[in-house]
Amino acid sequence: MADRRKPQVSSRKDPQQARSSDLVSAVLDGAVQVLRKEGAQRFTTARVAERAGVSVGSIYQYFPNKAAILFRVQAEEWRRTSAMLGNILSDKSRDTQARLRDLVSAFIRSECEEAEVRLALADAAPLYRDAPEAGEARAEGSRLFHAFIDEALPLTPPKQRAMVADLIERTLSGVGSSYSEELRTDEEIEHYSAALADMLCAYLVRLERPS
Amino acid sequence: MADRRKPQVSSRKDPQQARSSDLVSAVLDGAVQVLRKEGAQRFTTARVAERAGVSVGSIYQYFPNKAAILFRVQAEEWRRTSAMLGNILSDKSRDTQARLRDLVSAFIRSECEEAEVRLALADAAPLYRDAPEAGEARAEGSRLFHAFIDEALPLTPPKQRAMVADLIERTLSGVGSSYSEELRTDEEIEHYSAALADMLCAYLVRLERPS
Amino acid sequence: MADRRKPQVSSRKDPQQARSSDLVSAVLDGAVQVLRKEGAQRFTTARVAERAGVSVGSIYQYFPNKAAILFRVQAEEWRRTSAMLGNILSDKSRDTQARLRDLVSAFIRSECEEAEVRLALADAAPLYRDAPEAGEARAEGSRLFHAFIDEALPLTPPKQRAMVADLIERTLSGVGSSYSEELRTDEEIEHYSAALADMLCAYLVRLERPS
Amino acid sequence: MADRRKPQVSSRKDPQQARSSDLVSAVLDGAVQVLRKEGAQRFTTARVAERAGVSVGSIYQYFPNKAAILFRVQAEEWRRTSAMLGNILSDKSRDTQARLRDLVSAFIRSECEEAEVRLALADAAPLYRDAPEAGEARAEGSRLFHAFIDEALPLTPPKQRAMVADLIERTLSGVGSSYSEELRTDEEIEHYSAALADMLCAYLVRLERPS
DNA sequence: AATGAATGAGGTTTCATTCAT
DNA sequence: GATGAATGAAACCTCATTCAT
Repeated sequence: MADRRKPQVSSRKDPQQARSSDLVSAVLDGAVQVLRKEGAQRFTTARVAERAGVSVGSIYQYFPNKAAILFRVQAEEWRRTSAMLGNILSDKSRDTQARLRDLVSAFIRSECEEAEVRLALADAAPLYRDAPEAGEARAEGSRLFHAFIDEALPLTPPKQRAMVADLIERTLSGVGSSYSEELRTDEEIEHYSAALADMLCAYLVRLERPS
Repeated sequence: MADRRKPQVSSRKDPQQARSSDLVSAVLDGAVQVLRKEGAQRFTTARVAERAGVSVGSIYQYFPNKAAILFRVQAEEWRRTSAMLGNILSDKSRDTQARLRDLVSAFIRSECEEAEVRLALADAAPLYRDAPEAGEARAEGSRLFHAFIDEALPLTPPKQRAMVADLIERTLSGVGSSYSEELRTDEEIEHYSAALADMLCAYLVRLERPS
Repeated sequence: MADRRKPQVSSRKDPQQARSSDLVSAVLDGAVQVLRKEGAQRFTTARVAERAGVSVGSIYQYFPNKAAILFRVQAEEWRRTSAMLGNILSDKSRDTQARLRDLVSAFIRSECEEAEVRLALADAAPLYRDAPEAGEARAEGSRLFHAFIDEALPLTPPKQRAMVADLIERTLSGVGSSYSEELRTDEEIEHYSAALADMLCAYLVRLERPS
Repeated sequence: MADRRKPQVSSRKDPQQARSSDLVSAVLDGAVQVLRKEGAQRFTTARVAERAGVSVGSIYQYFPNKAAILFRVQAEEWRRTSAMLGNILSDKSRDTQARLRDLVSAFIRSECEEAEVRLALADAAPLYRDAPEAGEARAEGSRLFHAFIDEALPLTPPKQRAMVADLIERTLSGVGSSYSEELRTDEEIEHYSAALADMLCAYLVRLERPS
């Protein structure tokens, strides 16, 4: 593939003053609003600035380019999702299947909330996806999954466990984004999550069985 | 969400002469090349024309707009995938699990071939996704899946069957695109496909068990 | 003003065969339809060809360029108007005021019929206006007016007569196009024509009075 | 007639700083120059930008589209004409005929000044004519005329007065644009204006006479 | 003679980014 | 630090005209 610039995407400065931090938050909020109301196609710095009640110039004080704004929005999103995963998966008082079921349900629900923003963010992915920081931000989620699978499949060889974790992660995230593209009722979501959890549990059970 | 135009995406004329048909093919070929070599971001009518060895104007004789080109490329892609699915799934001389395993393997392999084009096409999805024709083109694949699941789970209630078919379809396609984003060896692909097939089969088995 | 090409606008050949003449008529008819239904802005050779049921290439066999089509339509229009003027003005059995009143009424009515075509044609005037043939085609109408004024104002010096004829011609045509831009009922048209005729007659009467 | 978009033509922002106001003036000046030197046909945003010594993008900061530039030029023009009409017509120390004569003379003279710009502006009318703001901008002139005719023909029924005002307005503007299409000397203009004023006065006199 | 596919210059508009204030 | 006016490259699309068939 030809040279595609990998946009530098980390923040320009670490805003340490309250004021700048406010500005950064305002920009991120504005960005989310633009994504929700206008979609990725119409996500422009001018619109973000307007929604954020901030000047375009100010945006460029804290974000090196447009991609960086999107990246930060996405990173926030990953952070929140990871936190949720962590909370559910690390509760060792419950058996793994119960946790997995909860996880699936919570994840699909969260994907369906604010689906418009998430879809727009996905549409904009080409803009920030290739940034070096992107991988790192994603990694936390993976780590949690791997740890969970290690716990759930103690007898399985490590290499296979890694693959299983990867597969389950991809399944969740792939099904989640695709399923949330359409409007769903709470009931539908609950049914679908249950089915997906069934599938994943059936898989884990089979893997654990000494075949 | 604000109004986003749904692009009209059907062909402008049905090319009936050899010359025109050549031109359409040239454009579609050029489009694929641009997607592969430059990515969705740099997919422009001018570049497609150049790669196709054709003038911009000629493109607009057969395609009403840029989205229509992308749509045609994607439709071709869907057609080929559906044909493949159809071939594998309709072979009633083999049991359903065997067919599903083959299907998964073939599908993941095909996703990994020309992954760059597929990724670019996915990146460009916002441009053609909302076209009315898009749904229809996708539907054939769904039909095949539903028919297969109907055969595989004769005892399951129809409503649940529909959901299962939908879930399996989303799992395959979601995992497929995500997995193919990175470069894979044949061996890796074979392992991963087997794992995915295990998961789906485990699920089908559980569903069929009179629990 | 900078160099603006004066388009050559006369027909390329004198179609002498019935078939070509049919083609020319078809093109002119098509042109009128396009002007009426789409306006000057969307008057393109392709659309004319389509409406005329003829190929673009064929148009260029008989018209050197787009302007020539418009010019021919306009010339037809002028010819018809001149014929009407001639019929009314040359009837020496009636007094000049009666003829002028009839003329005004007929002219305004005709302007209001097919107002859409006329407006579109006026909008397209920049395209054909500067052609050398345009002056000539218009001249016939002027001649008729001058002859009529010569008859109506025998005592007025020739130079002034020429100016009066020019003024009346411009008044009629200017008021006509402007008035016909909006939709009018027959009754409104009759009233307005009467007022305009009153104005012109009052003027002629004053000119004839030996003051 | 098919759907023709009515262009949105009002200004994008109210320039409040000196710099912006300069830019708007520069654009309007540039626009007039392009109209004068190149004609309506070659009136493009790029050329306006170049003449104005400004970038294309800057134009779009203050004008939503090309039509808006033309509209602003035309609106200025209407404003100046209205002001002139107002000055002349409202001077109640002089009798109505004297004022009308002055008006005609001033109007025709002004039409002949910068005739090239006016003609080009008229040629471009299709681009801005249908904007909702256009009607309003024109209305001021009409109001002045109606007020004047109300004063000049106190005995005439209001409905007829309205029609007379309309007729005189159309006559002036129609004859003005048509007459100014060719180059005229001051003397010619004076004669022609006198003739046109004669015509209008003769009409007013006849209307006031108790017939 | 007739066709209509092909051309490509040229039009309008957008938007990421900079930089004088 | 903050602003937002200015930039201009680059995108999409149209259409008058030609010319091989």
